[in-house]
Amino acid sequence: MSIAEQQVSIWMRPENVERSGPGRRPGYSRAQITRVAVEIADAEGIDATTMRRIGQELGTGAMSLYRYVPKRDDLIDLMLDAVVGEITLPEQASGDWRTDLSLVAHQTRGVGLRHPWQATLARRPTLGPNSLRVYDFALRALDGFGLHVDEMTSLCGMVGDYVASAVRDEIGWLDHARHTGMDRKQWMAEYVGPYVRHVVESGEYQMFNRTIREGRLSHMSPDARFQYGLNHVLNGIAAGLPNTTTR
Amino acid sequence: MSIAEQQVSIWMRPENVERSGPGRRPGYSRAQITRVAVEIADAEGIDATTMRRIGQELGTGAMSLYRYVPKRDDLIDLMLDAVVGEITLPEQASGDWRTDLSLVAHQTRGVGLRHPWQATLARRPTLGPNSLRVYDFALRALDGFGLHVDEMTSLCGMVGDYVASAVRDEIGWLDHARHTGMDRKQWMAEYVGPYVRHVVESGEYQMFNRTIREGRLSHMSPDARFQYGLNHVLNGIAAGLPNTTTR
DNA sequence: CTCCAATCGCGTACGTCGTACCCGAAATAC
DNA sequence: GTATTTCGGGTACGACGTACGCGATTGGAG
Repeated sequence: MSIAEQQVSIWMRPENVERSGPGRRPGYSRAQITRVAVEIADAEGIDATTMRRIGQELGTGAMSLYRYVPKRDDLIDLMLDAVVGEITLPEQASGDWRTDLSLVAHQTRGVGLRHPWQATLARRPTLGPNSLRVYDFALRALDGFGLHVDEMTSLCGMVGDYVASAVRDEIGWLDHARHTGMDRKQWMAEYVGPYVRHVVESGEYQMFNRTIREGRLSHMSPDARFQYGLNHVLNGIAAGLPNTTTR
Repeated sequence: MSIAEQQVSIWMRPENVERSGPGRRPGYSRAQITRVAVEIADAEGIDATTMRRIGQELGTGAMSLYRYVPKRDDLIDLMLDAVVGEITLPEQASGDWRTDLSLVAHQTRGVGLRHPWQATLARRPTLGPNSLRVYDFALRALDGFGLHVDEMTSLCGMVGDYVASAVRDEIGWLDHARHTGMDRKQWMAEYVGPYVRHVVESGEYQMFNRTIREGRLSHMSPDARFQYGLNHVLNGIAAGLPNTTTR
């Protein structure tokens, strides 16, 4: 056994499947453990998704899981890629980059809202098969304009960054609600409300004050707010394309 | 004492300063604790920044800190705003929005690189005084074009999202290095390298493969890579301004 | 100066976590 | 049957955040 083997990406360590020879056969699987972990995280948050709790849900102990997953962090990588697997994309791109990138953006947002725990786990880009599939589809939307692949990467990144950030904002208060037990109205009224009022009344931060007073974004529906920001990003991408009227 | 008092934002709970009356005088301060915590996090990572460790550095116990900070999460809020305080901005905007936003972007990146732990702590936007000051400056850069404040918010958000994401990518391997002890070369060669090679050789993910084969971004210097992406974002913002040639 | 009330410093302790270690149970090949 | 290999999971260890409580310190009132 090499030294590096213990420190290699989870995607390079497939679970031992269909072994031949002596020895007991595994009673669980990575996919099963991952699915249960996602269910717990959806219902109770990522902090409640402990090895003991997952084991309990499977009717076993915490240590049994380590036959399938090297470390908890690796399990989280599996969870992150698993939920991206919910994204359904057409076989072929539509031919309209705006349609294609909007599709990816909205589907990614859907994943984020269904699994709010994943938004706070911003880390290195996931390299799992599902994530690669979505990433590839997004890049393909910008293919055919004669752009260098680095430009496509940059432009696609703008969409990805926006979606991640928008989803984080959208569900940010949810995590807090889980910890404190207050709902959004309470959160606005009791947690940040008085402080924001205090800041506004202080008179510093002129633009922040205008945001609070004149801004309509926070009064829009979440869907409309997301679309509003996405339109700006897509307009920005259009500026990077050679000729958006043709093709 | 109201029920909500324990659950209010740290920014609404200033430390008791210059109290008159009986009672021992505090031997430490929020600023001091925050500074020590940032030093530890810089040197050893956020996971090493435990209450016990901070106390040890101050020559005291863990529980003493709770006289100054309600919870560890609140201390992290203080740390996040404290490092933003390193950003120095001119009193007046330059008048060129591109210059001003570039300045904010580069300074924010600098903070991220000097304090790599803060990149992984993506949460609700920090509302501390330093963060508000930078946010206000960025918004002011887009004032005077006749844009609605919501449009300025959206466009500024694009810069903020890009910087956060770029910094995260840039230092992402650092956190991993701290845990595994491998440097960047080892990381590329042993951790993801074999897997990426495996993925490329599989032949799926055509665009991902082109990124690996034709992409020059990962071979550029970090500075150049950051600037490359930033230029695309700024070009995108220019598309949202009414007339970029004048003014 | 004496005494009281308020506040700070912080030791102890509890419940929780990830996971290293280890051994008995189970499954297969011969 | 027996040897060999793998799985299941109990026990245990060293962290963590932090609730609780008490002695030490301080300023003001008498």
